[in-house]
This record gives sequence, C-alpha cells and structure tokens, in this order.
Amino acid sequence: MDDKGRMSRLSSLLRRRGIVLPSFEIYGGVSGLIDYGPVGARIKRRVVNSWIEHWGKVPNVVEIDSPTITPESVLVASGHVGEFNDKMSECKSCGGAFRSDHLLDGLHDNPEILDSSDLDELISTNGVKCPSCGSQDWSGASPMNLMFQTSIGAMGGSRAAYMRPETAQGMFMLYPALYRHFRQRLPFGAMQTGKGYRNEISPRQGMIRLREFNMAELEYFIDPENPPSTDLSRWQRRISMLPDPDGPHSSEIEATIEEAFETGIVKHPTVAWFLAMTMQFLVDVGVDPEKVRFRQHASTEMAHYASDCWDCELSGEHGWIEVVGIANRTCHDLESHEKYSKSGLLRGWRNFEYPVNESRETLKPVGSVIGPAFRGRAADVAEALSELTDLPEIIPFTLTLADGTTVEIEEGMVTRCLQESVVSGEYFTPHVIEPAFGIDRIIWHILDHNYLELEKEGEEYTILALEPSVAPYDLVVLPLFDKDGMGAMAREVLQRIGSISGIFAEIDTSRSIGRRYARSDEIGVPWAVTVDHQSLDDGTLTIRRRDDQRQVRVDIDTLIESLTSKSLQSLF
RNA sequence: GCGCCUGUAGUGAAGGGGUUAUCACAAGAGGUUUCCAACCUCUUGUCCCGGGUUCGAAUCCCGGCGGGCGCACCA
Repeated sequence: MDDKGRMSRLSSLLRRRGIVLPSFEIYGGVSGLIDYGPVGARIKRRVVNSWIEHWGKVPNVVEIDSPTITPESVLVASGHVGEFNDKMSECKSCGGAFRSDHLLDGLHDNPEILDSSDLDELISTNGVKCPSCGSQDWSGASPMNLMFQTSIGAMGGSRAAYMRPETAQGMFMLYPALYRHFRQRLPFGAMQTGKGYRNEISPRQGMIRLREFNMAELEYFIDPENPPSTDLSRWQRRISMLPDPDGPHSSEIEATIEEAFETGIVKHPTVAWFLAMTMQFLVDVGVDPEKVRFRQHASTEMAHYASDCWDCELSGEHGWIEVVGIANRTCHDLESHEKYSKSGLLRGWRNFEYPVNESRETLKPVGSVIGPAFRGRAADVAEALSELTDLPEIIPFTLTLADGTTVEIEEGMVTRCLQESVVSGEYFTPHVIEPAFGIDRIIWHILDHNYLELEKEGEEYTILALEPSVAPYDLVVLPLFDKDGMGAMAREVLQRIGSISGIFAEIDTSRSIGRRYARSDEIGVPWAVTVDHQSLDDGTLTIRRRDDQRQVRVDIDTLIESLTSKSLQSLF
C-alpha cells in the first residue's frame, strides 16, 4: 500500500464517518477551520477529559476557565501585541514576504520600534535587496496581525480586544485568587482547556495549522530558589531527545528522563518532570511511543518569554509536528503584568530559614516644618527622605528628589531615628513552568498512529485501534438479527449498560453482522456485544474484542460488572 | 501572500459545448441469512460559487472560495 494514498484514505475515513470535516462546507469552506462531527466530538471530549484527569492527579493543580475575549492591555503586557504585529515587506519581483525589521538588521539599532513609513524609507535609502531574488522593488511595510481583533462594547467608546492566542494569560490573570486558594503556598498549578485563535497567513496540513484550535495549558508556579523535588525514577522508558544544537550535547540521544536530567541535558528538575508526565499522557491516549521525540529549542528560536524550552514532536503523515511545548517562562509573565497593571498581588512569599534582625537608621520628616517649607513639594521630599540609603552625617544637606531637582534640608526638618525590625521572609515573583498542548494535533496523531490498514480474508480491512479511554463509544450492542426477540433483547441490554455512569454505548441493527462489526472497528469502538439465538435461551451474550476479533460468552451480570469496573479485558 | 497542480453523490473515481451526467462502494426500505463488509428487489443523492463567451456551459475563459505541494510565514 503506497504511503501517499494512506493519508487521503485516512482523511476520507474521517469525513465519511463524521470524525473531522471541513467547516462551513456548503458555503465553500473556510481555510483553517474544522468541525468535529458526531464521532470526532466524542473522541475529542475524551482526549480532553483524559488530559484534565491526568494533570488533576498532581497535587495542587486545579482547573480554571477564563474568557477567550481578552482586553488589549493584557496582551500588550504579555508581549503578544508587539510580537504578533510584525511588519512585513513583500518583494514585488518574486513575491517573497519578509519581516521588515529583519531586512534592516545591522542598518538600525532597534528596527522593531520603527513604524511603517520609517521602515519603508530605511529599506529604500539603504537599497535593501530581496534575500531570495536580489531585487530592490519592495511593497510598503504592512502589519501582519496574527491575532483576531475585536472590540468590547457595541457602540463608540468600545475597548480594543483580541481573541486569545493562548489560554495561559487566563491563569496569570487569576494568580491572586489561586495564591489565596492555595493558602499562599507554592508550588501550585492551574490548567485550562479551550479555544485559542491565531489568524495564520496560510493554514495548511489539515488539522495541523488551524485558525481556531483547541489548547490545553498548565501553568505551574514555583519558587525559583526552592524548586519542588521530583522523583523521575518511576519513568524508565527511553525517549528520543534532540538537545539544543548550540549546547554541549548536540546530537540525538535515547535516554530516560532521569538520565537526561542527571547529565544536564534537561536543566530544570520541574521541566524534566513535565517531560516525563507529558510522555506518560501521550502514551495513555494511544500515541505510539516510537513516534515521539523531545526537541530542545536553540537559544535563538526561543519564544520571547521562555528561558528554556522543549517541544514534544510526533511523527505522522505530516512528518515531525510539534504537539506540546514545555517552557520555563520564568518570572516573565507575572513581572510584566505587575509592571503594566501596577498590581502588587502577583507575588509569592518566602520565609527565611532564620528571621533576620534589621536595624535601619532613618531621617523622619517633621511634617509641621516640612509642610509649610515646601508646600506642594512636601510629599516628594518625604518620599525622597524615605528612600535615602546613606544618611548624611551632617545637617543641613542637599536632597535630590525623584524629578531630579534638589532641596536644602535644614536642622529641625527631620529627626534621626533608629528603626528595629525582624524580617522573617521576602516577596518574590514566582517562576512558571508551562506545558502547552495542541489538542487537535494530538488527536490527529492518535488517529494517524491507530489507523490500521489490514487484510482480512483477502479484503482490505480498516481498524481504528483507539485506546478504550479515547474511543468514541465504549461498546456497540448488536442483535445478530433484528427479529425473533433479539432486537428487543439488545435494546434491553443497551438500556442496562446506559445506566452505568461514564459508559457510552450505541446499538446498530441494520444490515449483516459482519458489516456492523466492520463499521464499529472503523470508528474505533473497542468492544461489541452480540445478542444471538443462545442469548434468547440462556441470557448469555458474546463480547467481541476489536483488536483480534476474539469472542467470549458471558452472562449479562458479568458484562455489567466488568463494564462498571472497566475490566472487560480480563474476561479474555 | 507568491508559484505549480486541483475541485463531479457520503467516499473514491469516469466522462465531457447538445435529450434525463456514469460507475463502484456507502446509506435508507424490504427480503434472505444461526457471527465477521455475502446475496436479491426497490429507493435517496452529485458537476464548489459568481461572472463572461455561446442558440446552448457541468464542460471553454476570468475572478473568488476550497484542497494538495513548494517558497515565505508560523509553533
């Protein structure tokens, strides 16, 4: 079977069976937007649920949910407005598009701050040549905004906003509430799943580059001086890793995460732990462990907020694709939000091992003298006095205010006093380790890795060998024939199964039994329960296992019990 | 955004300036059938959108939208 055809056969299957389809198709479709159909939506829900459960087991990790509409100011602070508004210049000769500021590298100290007309002028006066064809015929620099713009408020006076390009900012916005929730104790984490939006220039490759996509992100807040200790020894699987090409370990290796951390390839213990947990998650939802690798970002390609960054890449029909980014965002986000919002709540408190006694000599302003003497500037004088670190030996002296002006401080304006205090700890800005998952990309690879084209009695036969935890249905109930009471009994069985919480089943009565097995195999249903003639006599049913088509006969109570305890596998 | 290729039932394809657009599979109804896409009868359903050329356009031309690949961009 040729490899070129496999992807189109898989895509056909996804459409035909209502798993993933193009959106708005009767109106011609929109590039970069997809629908999950009735079967795909169930798979997606279960992948997302698996993700929430996986990380929810970590102590001190909670789920939150925040708006997708985000005020501009938040994204200015996060750096997205600057970062996602690059100006592009296009070569009129060959059609190549380049970042305008990159064209001016070496010609201007800080081309990023230039506006469009300055960029155009510098490009033309310096005779910048097109890197691909050498021509000098440039279109005007125009912003390439990768965020969807909107505004809050229907009438004039509305507030600029964007559809969020990531969910992470929601967690940062909620930091004060999280800090309270966890009773001021780090580490803790917050996660959310939901939509993110990026107005890609050219979305491609099916569900790989979307304009509206499902993300799942976790922000784990730690004290950088006391990173949580982690036990990496429970993961002994060897994983393919591509360390930073500019670093000391530049070639691809196979190692356990523990080894990678001990040899310094992974620098941060918490990052190492997240790499291991990520691998675990992917394997649990049915990604082929042989098609996973972790790639460390070179220092040059790191996102604006990250100090160390690993991609988890999966191999499939589209080659190696990044599906998870694990970044040490350090204190960047919280610090930046503190600066822009002037909020004082984006911090953690760390107790010293031993309290420190501090004594400090200060010059305390005498209000009744300072006030009349300096009038409107009195407050500035008091401020400047409190910030003095080296107290002058003699009074009078000259004091420099915040605005750079000076005043003479004379005898009687201040009193010298000694402040004694016990300092038991200090404030700090927590660091953040962030795993960010692209759910749609993961779903694609789950489908890809589990799409098996087999041969059965000389015929092509397709199985979607999904992990039961992410299968669209847990099982399908099939009467051998829909008559003689078999159909009725199948419906009773379905009803009993339906009352088990967390179990989803459907019934299929049309056409031959073999065809119905094939249909359920094709959408990945792991179990089929068949009601046959013997069922009518003695109440037993057969359970068929998708992956080897073996069947066992059990009575209905055993079936219900096994389903409840999720131990169907043990019947075989 | 540029270049090349491309768009016909749910899926995959054939055809093509002139009656009612073809085939397979899938799907629905009925029959048959004692467990793996069997068989029989019947049925449903298609030329991406807009404009142009023409007596006549699904077919030719132009534009748009969508898809694939490459470049660029992006993670």
